[in-house]
Amino acid sequence: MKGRPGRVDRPTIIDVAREADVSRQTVSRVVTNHPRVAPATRLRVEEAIATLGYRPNRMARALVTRTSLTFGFAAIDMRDLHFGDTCLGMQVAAREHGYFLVVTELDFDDDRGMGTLETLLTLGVDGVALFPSLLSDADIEQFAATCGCPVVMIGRESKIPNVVSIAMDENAAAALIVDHLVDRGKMRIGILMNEMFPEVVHQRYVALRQAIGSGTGVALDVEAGYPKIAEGRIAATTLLQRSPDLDALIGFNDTMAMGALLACDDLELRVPQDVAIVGYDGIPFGALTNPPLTTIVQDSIGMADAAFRALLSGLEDGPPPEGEVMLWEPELLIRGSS
Amino acid sequence: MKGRPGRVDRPTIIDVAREADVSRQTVSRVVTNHPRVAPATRLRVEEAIATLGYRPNRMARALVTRTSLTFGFAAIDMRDLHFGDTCLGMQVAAREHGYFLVVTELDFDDDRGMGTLETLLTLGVDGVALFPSLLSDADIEQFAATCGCPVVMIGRESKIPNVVSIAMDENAAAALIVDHLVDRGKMRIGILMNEMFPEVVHQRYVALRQAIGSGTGVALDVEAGYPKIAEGRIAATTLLQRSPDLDALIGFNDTMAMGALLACDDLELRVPQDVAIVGYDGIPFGALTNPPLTTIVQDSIGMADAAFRALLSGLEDGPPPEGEVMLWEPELLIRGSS
DNA sequence: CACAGTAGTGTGAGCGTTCACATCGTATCA
DNA sequence: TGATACGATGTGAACGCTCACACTACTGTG
Repeated sequence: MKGRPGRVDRPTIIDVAREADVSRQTVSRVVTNHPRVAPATRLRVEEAIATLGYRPNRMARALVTRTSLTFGFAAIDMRDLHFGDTCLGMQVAAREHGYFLVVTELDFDDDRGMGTLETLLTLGVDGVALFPSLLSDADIEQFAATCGCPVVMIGRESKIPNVVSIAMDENAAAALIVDHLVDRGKMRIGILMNEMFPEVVHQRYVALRQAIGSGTGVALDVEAGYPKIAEGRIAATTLLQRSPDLDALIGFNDTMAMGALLACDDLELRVPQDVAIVGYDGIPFGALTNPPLTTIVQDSIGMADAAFRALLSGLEDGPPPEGEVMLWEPELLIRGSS
Repeated sequence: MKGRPGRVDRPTIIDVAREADVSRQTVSRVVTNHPRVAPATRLRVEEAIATLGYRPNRMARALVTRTSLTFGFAAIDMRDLHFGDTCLGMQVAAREHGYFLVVTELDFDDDRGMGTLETLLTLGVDGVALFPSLLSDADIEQFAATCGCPVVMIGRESKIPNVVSIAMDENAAAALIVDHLVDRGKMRIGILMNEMFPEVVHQRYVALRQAIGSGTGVALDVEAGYPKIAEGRIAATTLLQRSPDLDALIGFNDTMAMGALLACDDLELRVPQDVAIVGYDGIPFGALTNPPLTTIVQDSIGMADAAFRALLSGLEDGPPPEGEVMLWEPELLIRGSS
């Protein structure tokens, strides 16, 4: 296990000190840009650093400073547009502020993802931003209570002690969709729910239900499935066959909505004349379906930015003892499918 | 900067030792599953660990063992299907072997991505897998020479000292496509190239050119653009207007190919009768276009697995001094567009 | 019954870095 | 000219952990 041939030692601060004929502390001062170093010395040290190819060891530094200048980011799947965009946004924000973002994908099988989060902590991150997915509010609360660093949850609106929750305003989104559909004369709405991630899904469902309920005389039916195209197609078919008078379908996400598009094609229903279809997420391919998909878009980059700032200020002033919720306004991107 | 309110100290091995009334070494032995601990002691220590919520500090451990059980993974965009799949695959492989995968997105602006890689190193990773994108072979060679750990490059076939290169066999892929097109009676082929990432692009272009050149009397035209739908559409339009007799288009990736699909629609050309279209990548939405897209798929998970194993064996036996290339067979997924 | 072997445990040192403090030399001022 | 200040540098300790070794008590053996 030791002395692995593949692992070669990198030069340390001591090597640089020897090379430049100064003490390690002087090298440290040069590296951390401390002002009180004589220009000539600084130059000599910088040359030594360049010749040896020295890079300070972040772990050793973190050990003594108790700060790693590193944040963790966890979500189940970076290929997902919203997760991926947010990840990218946080990465950019982090770099601008001298932080490094350690990204990891949550492993469901490892205690719903808690294991992955714990491992992330052992890496010494100064804060964690995460999409909860399968993790319950109780999981998050427990994690925030024991992790010893700021925690930001993105994508679920929940007031959890010591946690900043950043989420899209589901009620506003639901209202945008339902108002739009009613505006188009649609009065019998079907919903394609996601059978995974009960808590996020539930918020969206409750919001839609409430928005529909407040529209006068709008009917509602629901079917759930795995949030992919094929399963969306099946769920939509089931729904349309069970309630043939439906004149609008709302997909939990664009992928399911695209499945609904296919289902309408299968059943020879015209979109949007017979059935209007709306999704969530604003994935690029939604612009290319036939007809292009009307969808709810959220400002992933803006949320990423807010998440980063929340971590930073959590570090400065401590986390909000009673939790804090930041809601983001959704936007309805109206295209041909509605 | 110190004593930040947001950062609370976690218990250390000493706290656990005190709680269980043993020495730190005994706690260490319990944590690392050393056999020579009396069952009763082990139990007492485990209880102390549970009460205190202790987790070993990976950085401190790595500092002394010179092994972090951590690999780095870098690519420009995890939302990209191939990058994302490979990332996921490596993550799974890593977890199975007790490793943690630190994922990061390469920042072009930071010295073409070299800065990001250097930062990754300072985190103490035991090895790095990366998609080179903008990094040249020379960049990679230099990185491998100075990083002191195994390096695996995915997605470009290059024999670089100390680097294992894992890539799809571009010649095989090009042959699959061209043979297929010729088989369908297509003799005038247009290529939509990617204007980014010169080196990867070049390999694909050379392979296609060569495959086309070996087909008797097949004509060729090329246009380049940013590898997205809108730009693919523009490039395809340019190409089809410049060479109206083209009867097939090959997109550098599925996204460009989908742009080509739109261009054909614009120009009222039937696909595949007038123009056949083939892409690369096998993105899920390719199955939903009209007609569905014929495409080259590569085994991302298999490559991820190989990459992980290459890192492990690089650690055991040292990196290959002269470099090593592992080629993966592509598969042609024939759908309606050809 | 002395000797070795071994299971179980503890101790000092050190991984690479920064912090707090000490030391030195030189310039500044009354 | 002596006191004072400050700029430039170096030294010991510590961060949390594991390694190598030392130590103690058994157990078994001839």
